[in-house]
Amino acid sequence: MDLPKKYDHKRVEENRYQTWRNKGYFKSGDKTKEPYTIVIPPPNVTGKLHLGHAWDNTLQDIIIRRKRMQGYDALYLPGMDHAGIATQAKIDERLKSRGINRYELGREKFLEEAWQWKEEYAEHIREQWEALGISVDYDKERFTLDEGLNDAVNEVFVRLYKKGLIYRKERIINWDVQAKTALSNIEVEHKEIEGAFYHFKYLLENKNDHVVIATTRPETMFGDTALMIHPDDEKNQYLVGQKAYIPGTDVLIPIIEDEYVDREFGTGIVKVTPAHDPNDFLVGERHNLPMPLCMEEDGTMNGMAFQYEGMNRFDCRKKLVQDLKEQDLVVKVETLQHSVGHSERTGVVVEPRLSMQWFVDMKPLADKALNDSTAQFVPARFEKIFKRWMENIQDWCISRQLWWGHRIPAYYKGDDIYVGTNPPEGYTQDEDVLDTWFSSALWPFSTLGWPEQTEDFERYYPTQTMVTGYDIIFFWVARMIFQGLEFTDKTPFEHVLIHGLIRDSEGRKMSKSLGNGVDPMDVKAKYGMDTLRYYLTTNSAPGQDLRFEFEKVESSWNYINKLWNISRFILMNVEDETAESLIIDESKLALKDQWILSRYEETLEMVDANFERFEFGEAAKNLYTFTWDEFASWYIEVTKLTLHGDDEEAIQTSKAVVTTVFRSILKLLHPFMPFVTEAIYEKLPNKDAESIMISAWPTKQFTFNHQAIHEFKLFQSIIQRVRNVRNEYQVIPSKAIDVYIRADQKTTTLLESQDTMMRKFINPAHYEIGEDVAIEADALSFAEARYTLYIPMGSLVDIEAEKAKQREELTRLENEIKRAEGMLKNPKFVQKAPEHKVQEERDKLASYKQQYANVKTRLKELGDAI
RNA sequence: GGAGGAUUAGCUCAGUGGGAGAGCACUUGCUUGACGUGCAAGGGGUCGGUGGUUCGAAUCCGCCAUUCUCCA
Repeated sequence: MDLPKKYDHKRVEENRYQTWRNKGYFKSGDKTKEPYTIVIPPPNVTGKLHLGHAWDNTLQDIIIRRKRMQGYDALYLPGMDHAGIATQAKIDERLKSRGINRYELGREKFLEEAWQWKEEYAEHIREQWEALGISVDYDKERFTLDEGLNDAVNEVFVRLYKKGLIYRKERIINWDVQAKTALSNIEVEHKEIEGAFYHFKYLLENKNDHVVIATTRPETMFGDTALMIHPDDEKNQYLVGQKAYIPGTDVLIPIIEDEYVDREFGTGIVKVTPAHDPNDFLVGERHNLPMPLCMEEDGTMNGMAFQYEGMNRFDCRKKLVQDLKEQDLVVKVETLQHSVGHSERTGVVVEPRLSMQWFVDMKPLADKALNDSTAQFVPARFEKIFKRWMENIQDWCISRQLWWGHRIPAYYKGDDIYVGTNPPEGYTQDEDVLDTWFSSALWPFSTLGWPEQTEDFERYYPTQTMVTGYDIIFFWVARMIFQGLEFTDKTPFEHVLIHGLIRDSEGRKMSKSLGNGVDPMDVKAKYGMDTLRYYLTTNSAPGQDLRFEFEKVESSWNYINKLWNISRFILMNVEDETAESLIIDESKLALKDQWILSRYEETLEMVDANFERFEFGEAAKNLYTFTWDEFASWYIEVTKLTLHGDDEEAIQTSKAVVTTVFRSILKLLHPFMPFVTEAIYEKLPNKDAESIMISAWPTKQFTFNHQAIHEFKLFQSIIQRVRNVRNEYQVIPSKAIDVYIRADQKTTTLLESQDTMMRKFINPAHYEIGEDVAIEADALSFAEARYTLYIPMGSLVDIEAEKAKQREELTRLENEIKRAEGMLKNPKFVQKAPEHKVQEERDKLASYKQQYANVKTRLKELGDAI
């Protein structure tokens, strides 16, 4: 046997992925099977995969590997996202380092650069998928800008336009002054920051009186086109019809009335800046006010701002306030904490800005999604979050002033618009591209060939499970649902498994600026990918965040090392066996075999149930305790005795059972840790497939034996008692001690049947079992229901302490009996509780009574009269 | 302002109606022929507080506290 004592992940993982891939195991397409589909949330082609991807992808791979083993035609569809703003920014950066800016280069050349970038990063991402071990079908790989996906985008755009659900209008949108593009509402992150309320004097036309107006964005005052009061505001009525000067300028603006004004707020007089504020824009529309912009696209002031032209907006604010102070036009400046929108992409403060953009009219789509979605969220609470968002939906700004993306299929000639893919002569195409999420929203069906009714689309759509983080429920999941329902009449997936975010060990988000990120490839290098996969997917409950802790990564490694060593033990014992010689003959099973097979069946049932509920942490825990605490610590230890004995038939049965159970453990663990389970599986003499990843998922197979479980527990309890005494009294295992067990005939017979095991584990000098074994006085004793155990320790035994201990025990049992009797005497309990719970209580009561009697007997032996 | 999560052992977290669990840390002992990254035996928790529902509550409901997140 050439297996090293220590699990070596490098050796285990080497070449394995390539082998799987070359063998075609990742491929879908077996028409004889029922399909099961997961599409990958496409990573951006901007950089490396982080721990969040590793977590997300491993969850998908766990589901798909199990389904593949269960006999489904498993399709795990890979792909990537062009990520408009992010990628374009990266390419800009790269060009900048070569001294080029994109405008000099021109759109076409820029796109050539972009595609080259995409190829490089796609390759890099595929390498990381390989490292992660995810079983994606590369034949089906897609990219959001692929021709077919572009067809889907155009189809959707044109159809929504014709339906009147896409429109182009001037609206206040969120403008990113760095990326110089519009953003959708959800790409804006609201942060509480320190700002100020600036109270300015707006001089009236007569220049003698003034009104005080407060604003948080003084620099936009150059775009003011009115002041406004509430129609019911009697105090300020005198102002209506008058005009006021924008502070520091000669620009006169009218004073109007509108119900939008909040009379309770400040002086009850507000300014209207229609091109720089969404509410003011509505006022402007109602009153036909001019809507001038006072700022350029890059956030610098334009000619409307007079002497401030060319200054950036924040410098302008500072200088403007200073200048107005000098002119005595500033009443006061109050600092305040307020919520300010920041670009989710570039981090800069978002500028509300009037702009002509394309929008999706969301109401009808959202209503359909609310009524017809059949997506089941796991955990269910995320469905509420999805619904609440859908109920309060706002129109979606989908145009972006970028080059990298799906160009909008709209063409103009003068005032004419043509929307479609075959523009008439003389029309020029809209310069803008669509929001990246517009194409991501189609991902579950565009990747399968839609709008063509392809074989793949017919077969694999709708998909079964979508796995993603709660941070993109709005961005992505919700949009896939309404687009899926609108264009395919189906919810694109049955289940949405939502996981949390990975954080550092102190609970902070991992980020570049904090430098607290952990690269999955570094973890893989040190501990192996199986360790990372197991760690990531088994240490949190669904929907909960996960703190990255090396201690737990290490404990995951320890577990794999344990499996490795279990395999060493088994393999060195079954080297000469074959698949046939390792078939279990159920008629020849010993107690320990029946016990482990029954416990295995119980474990299998729990594991399967937990997999179905997407409770991977629980499934893994079931397997962990079964493997380590029962299979390794008990079954293998007991089996060593058989293997070292001379009962050939028992040896053969033991080998068959140990190898069979272990093979199943490997299979059940394979979705978590594909590499090491394959490495071990391929060495098993009883492997039942060319590779574990295409072997059959275990199903119930053995006769379940409650009695065996009950009986084996008896041995465990006695052995543990004796070990405990050895520890308490510092008696080393190699020193034999006397052990007496008093038990009824039935239990005595049972104990005698496992004499070898008992003698091995308790190492007795004198060992006696029976209904009336003679007991020495100076013995430690343990009265249980089924037996009383005596360990004579000579002078080490304090008789008085023993008496006290037994009396205490008696009191405890009295209470237990009282408790159980109380429950059973309660008619409500007996009537309302499930029958098996009532029976459980009856059994407990009987057991306590038996134990009580045994303790009393022991007290009498100790000469204690009660 | 609205919604949701979290609060359980020293730390990080599981556990959703029927006698409190894991990993790590801690204590004691162990060259047991798979593994000292191991084996064996332990210690450690009024399950945030409070009221309610129930035969029975860490678990369901109300209120309060602390904390995090999302939305406005």
